[in-house]
Amino acid sequence: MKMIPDGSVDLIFADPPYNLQLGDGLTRPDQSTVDGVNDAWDQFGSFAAYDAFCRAWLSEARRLLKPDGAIWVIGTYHNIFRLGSIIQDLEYWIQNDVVWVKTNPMPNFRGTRLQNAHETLIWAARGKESRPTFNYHSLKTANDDLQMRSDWTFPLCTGQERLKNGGKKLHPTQKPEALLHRILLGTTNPGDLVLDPFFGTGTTGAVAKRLGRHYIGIEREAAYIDAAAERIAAIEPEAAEMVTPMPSPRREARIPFGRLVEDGLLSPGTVLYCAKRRYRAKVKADGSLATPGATGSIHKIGAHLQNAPSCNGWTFWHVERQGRLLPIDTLRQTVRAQMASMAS
Amino acid sequence: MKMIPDGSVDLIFADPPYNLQLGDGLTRPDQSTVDGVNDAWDQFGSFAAYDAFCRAWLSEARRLLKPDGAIWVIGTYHNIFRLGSIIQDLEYWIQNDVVWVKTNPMPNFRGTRLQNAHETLIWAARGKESRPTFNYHSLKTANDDLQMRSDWTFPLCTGQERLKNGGKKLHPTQKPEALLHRILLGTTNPGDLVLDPFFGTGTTGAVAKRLGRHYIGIEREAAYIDAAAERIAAIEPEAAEMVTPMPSPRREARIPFGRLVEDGLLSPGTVLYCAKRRYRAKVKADGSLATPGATGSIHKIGAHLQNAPSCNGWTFWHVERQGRLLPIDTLRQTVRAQMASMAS
DNA sequence: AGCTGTGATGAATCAACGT
DNA sequence: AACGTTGATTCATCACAGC
Repeated sequence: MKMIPDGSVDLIFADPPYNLQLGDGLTRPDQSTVDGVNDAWDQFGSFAAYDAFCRAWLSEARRLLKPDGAIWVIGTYHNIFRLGSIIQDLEYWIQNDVVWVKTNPMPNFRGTRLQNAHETLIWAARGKESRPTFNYHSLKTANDDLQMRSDWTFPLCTGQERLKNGGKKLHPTQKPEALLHRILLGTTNPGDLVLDPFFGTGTTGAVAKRLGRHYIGIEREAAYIDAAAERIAAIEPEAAEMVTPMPSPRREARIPFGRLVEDGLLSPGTVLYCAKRRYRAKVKADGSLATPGATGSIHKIGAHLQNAPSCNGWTFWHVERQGRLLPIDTLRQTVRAQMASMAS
Repeated sequence: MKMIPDGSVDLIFADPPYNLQLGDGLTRPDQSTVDGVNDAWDQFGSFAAYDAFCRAWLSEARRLLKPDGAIWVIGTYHNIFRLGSIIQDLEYWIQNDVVWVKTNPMPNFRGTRLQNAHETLIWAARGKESRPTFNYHSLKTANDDLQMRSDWTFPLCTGQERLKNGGKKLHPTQKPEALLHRILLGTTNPGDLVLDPFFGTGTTGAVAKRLGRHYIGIEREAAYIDAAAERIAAIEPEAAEMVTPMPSPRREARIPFGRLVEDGLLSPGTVLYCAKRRYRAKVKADGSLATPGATGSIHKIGAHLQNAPSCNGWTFWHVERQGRLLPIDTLRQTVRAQMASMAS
């Protein structure tokens, strides 16, 4: 980075080491081993060491940004708070934080925490007075004419897109091109210069080339450099107007049963009945159903009472309203309708 | 907070202010006055003052948590990075960060940035060795039997739930009860003590009372205190049996395998099989399993035969009953049921 | 060609208890 | 405090084999 002159870069995308500090030997319920990130480049002795490292590269990054330049960084709770604080301390000016909601995250295999289903990005201008590029209408058009939100839904980088070496992943943390696509489309113009100081397998370069942006990549590992060069060489630049639109980030809202209780549509203690009132169960505050001898989800309890292998609790269970039985699926549709009307 | 004794609180929920107005007599919790800031140092001064304020209350919060206590904080990109860094510096141990995805966020009217459509929560234990309450099965059941993720979708607090004063909203950032409902259901037990040091209009207290949790609220503004008191007084607590978490298999009474032999549910010499009948072993009178070349516990022999580091023998091994394979875990449940009926 | 079942895998701070 | 034993625990997606 020291070779790059002051004020010469339009945008920086940085995916720095996350400082994960993992234990070893995590196994799945089927006894297979989880291939965690234990590379040497992710080892830092302390928060102080990690902070010093990040302050150094973030400070240098700011030097070489143009006055209206901006930076994106990505991380998880292990490091994103360090990054965000340092960015603020260095007098960058945060525009937004963005959450990448993963459609297919790895589960928490031990049932000890919530499933870690998102990563966080920070978009910051070089300073408070900067006017960074923001293609508001491009993003709005890509989002079915709705203003682009700060939560972005994408799958992990898997399948053909994931670079492999002898059948195994080449890089532990390759980012999806769709993520970079939205970032570069939204916050750079064609011909801009994009810098990625943690280039890895070159996702930033690949997307920049395809979208007609110039790029500089910095990487330490020779194996990654070679793979990135080969990957980018195969990219055919596209005319900006030919770029395929991104899939809509909106998905059909999945409403779990517990949500009806959280929203107050069903209060704890309410009795649910099957259509013929042959079976009954009580709603608990955590969204489980209780019958004498068993407690569980609407599906589990429905199956249990009928002695069936499975059951769709949404259609099986009913709530009494004005003397008549109403399927709880109707309440779910109420929630969906509320969400839709509020969003519009 | 200084009046609350050490190690007396199970959970803290904190929604701290971030739009601190400096220079109008702001004092730190230790009563020292925050220095006025001049223009040149304004930005740095703001962050430094905010950091000092948060370090003070987060430090005090940690003092009064029980050893296995935990804290939730909520914020936006203006303050969440400061909060997260301080939480890590104070040697809390982050469990997850959670994003509250808003179904109906306020638009960005000027079109200069992305729509701010989420807020961030941090869930942290008092320390690395803490074992905070986590009702994994309650959350999983409420989520239609899928592990609860770190992205939570809720609407803003609006409509009847939003406290008003002469038609205008009483508090600028009243949180939805549904959010607190999920937090308290997932990370406290009935009877726990919950502290909210920025009580506002008392959402934490209202949900805590409804769910059978005790609470302490701290608030400076008299108008909020009055509104919160009135609000909470109108709350009717749910029945006790409706607010208990799903039973956890980890808390069930431990039944040693030998107990099945002692109780005559398995006689010595019985052959056990894995689900696919690929492995087999014989039950010995002392409750060990014997295979050619090895003898040991159901877990040890299961791991040994599969060449795995470990194995849950209760689910791995099956006994033949009427030509079909029955998991020995079923026999353990029989013993547990007998114990429960004798105890009652 | 199309369907079905099996196996692999992804930025993960991933256990509790008795001796 | 350290160590060994018991035993609880996974979702979405893709590749590939088999039919």
